[in-house]
Amino acid sequence: MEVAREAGVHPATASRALNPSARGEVSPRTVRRVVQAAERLGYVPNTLARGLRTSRSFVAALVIPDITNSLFPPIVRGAEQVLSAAGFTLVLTDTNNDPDSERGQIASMRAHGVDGFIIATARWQDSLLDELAADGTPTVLVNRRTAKSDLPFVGAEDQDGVRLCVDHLADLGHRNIVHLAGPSDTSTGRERSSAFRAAMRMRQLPLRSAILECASYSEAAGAAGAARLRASGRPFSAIVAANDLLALGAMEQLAGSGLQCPRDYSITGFNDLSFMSKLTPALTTVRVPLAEMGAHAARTLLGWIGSDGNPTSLRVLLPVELIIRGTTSPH
Amino acid sequence: MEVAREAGVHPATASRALNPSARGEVSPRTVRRVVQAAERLGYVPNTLARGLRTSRSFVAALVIPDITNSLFPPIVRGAEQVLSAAGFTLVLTDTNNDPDSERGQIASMRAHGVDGFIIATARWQDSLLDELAADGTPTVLVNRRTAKSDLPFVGAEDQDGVRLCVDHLADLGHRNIVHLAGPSDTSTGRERSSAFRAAMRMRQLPLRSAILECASYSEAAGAAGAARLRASGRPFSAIVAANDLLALGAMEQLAGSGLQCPRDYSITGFNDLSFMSKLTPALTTVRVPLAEMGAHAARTLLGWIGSDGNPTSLRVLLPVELIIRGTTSPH
DNA sequence: GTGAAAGCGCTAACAC
DNA sequence: GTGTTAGCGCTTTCAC
Repeated sequence: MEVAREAGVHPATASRALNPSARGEVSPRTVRRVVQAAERLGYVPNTLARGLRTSRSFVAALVIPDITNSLFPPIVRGAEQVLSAAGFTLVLTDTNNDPDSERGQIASMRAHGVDGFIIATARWQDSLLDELAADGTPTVLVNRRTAKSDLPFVGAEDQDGVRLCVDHLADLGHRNIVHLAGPSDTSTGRERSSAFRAAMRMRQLPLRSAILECASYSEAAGAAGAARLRASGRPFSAIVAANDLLALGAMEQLAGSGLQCPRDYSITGFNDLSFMSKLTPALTTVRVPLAEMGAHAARTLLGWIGSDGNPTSLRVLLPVELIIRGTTSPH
Repeated sequence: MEVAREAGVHPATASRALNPSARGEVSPRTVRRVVQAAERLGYVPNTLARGLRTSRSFVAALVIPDITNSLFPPIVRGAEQVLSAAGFTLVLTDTNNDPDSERGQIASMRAHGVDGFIIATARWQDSLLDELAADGTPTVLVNRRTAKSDLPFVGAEDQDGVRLCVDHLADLGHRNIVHLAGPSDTSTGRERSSAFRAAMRMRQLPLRSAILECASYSEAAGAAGAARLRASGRPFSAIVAANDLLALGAMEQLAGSGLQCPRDYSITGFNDLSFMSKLTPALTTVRVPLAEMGAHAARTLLGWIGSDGNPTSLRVLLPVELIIRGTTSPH
């Protein structure tokens, strides 16, 4: 070790002096000498070598399905800030919504010795995550979770969000409310749709053929869902979409057959992606604290890694807020 | 090495058999035996150890100012796909627009032994990048570059883009065109504004007080720029904004004083962020192939890393396209 | 409080 | 074509 020679001490001593948790074992004088030598030399410890020795890399991986989906950048940002403040490096993996590529990338991350994972791609049945859970790799789920809830999860109060939407529409006088549901292989899809059912029942509103599942969370899927809705002849005056993209796709599709929002129907989204307030009419939607979710997931992961033991919290749901804008109006 | 024992060979032999570029030095029979043993054991090479030995980590870092700015996710995605296809891992660093944090993070990445950098945060004068260039760290600039162009750069034909805007507006009959310029500490700000000047001269349009520099590429800065424009009393019927966010901020500000677009003035943006087509009126803007820029930057970096020598191309500008939508109309 | 010695998992140089 | 040896840079016993 370069610094050791410069300070005239043994490498082991230099290592101790430079390592906050072993600094106590070294005399203050020596610490000072070593630290000064390190500064003089602009010494930067080699994290690879340290990791090889300690099997701790101070790297955390964040796995997301598609960074160009505006849902994820705030999550990434929240996580990044917490991690880098804690001296951790963030490795970002975009799986492109492909489970195979996800498998490979996670394997590669593990080979790189990452200390833990934050996963935003969980499917309802997810064998890969079951494996990670089984072998104790520190892993935190964010936004979506699996059916087996053996991994800590940071999400939002989706149930509240959907209830807020239904109540808002019902208060506006809507009775024929339908739900464009998210895919049933995601926890958000399942939970939002069961919350919809519950909220409708609570307001004693009709549920018959009121839920249409969409194949994915995309505008195209929203458009397809709206097309099916039209084709079914099912009367409706309001739509609760499981997310903003579905709402956008539905609006575009319905506009194609002459239905204008909010003139002919009302609609709500979910997530409050950026620019949703800039649309005309602006989208009424549920604001989800995405950055805080990312940050909280990162904190949970750090807690797990730090404790060398088990995760602290097993489920955290952050509060949401209904943002009322132009796409909902009295019936 | 675990696999070596299982296959009954020396660790070094196993290493050779597993390493594509050294496989030729081993007999096919042995290769087969080792590969099978590796599969049986689910062997995953330890990248840290390999990196420590070879000082190649197969990790590339991408440094961006703010992932929540929609400009960057497509770049990230493009880069990620090329890198992961080449067996590289992407480390993402969000500097939060803070040069100090950027310094620290880059230092930390180097300690982690990353093989190279893709940098999207270049300022016109950027001492950090000068240092990276000086000590030969493989580094590729994307989107923005520095004044000293000693690092390879992948950008867009900004000059073309601005000229397209000016020509389009001039063809529509506008004569009093002003430019909301980007900050002069970015190459894009400088180049777009000099392109504006050139294009205006070409069309023999008046340049006097036609350029207003904005403090940053944000909606707030665009609004401030528009406010200054109003206050100046300078007549204008069209605005060429240096990017979409500036255009949005300006539109909002001008709407506040009763000026509607395109009724009272025309405006163009730059980048064609997602959702720009969904606004009302939809924004006329210059589409930049962001994902391809990211991908190309990644390829350039891989080329440099692979060649062990110098970078291949020093400057690549990708073609842009004017997307004409509702914010521009005849005068 | 500090030094000595060993080793994390891998691969490059050198033997044979 | 394969085994031997050494060492990447660090940390962690174990002595003293």
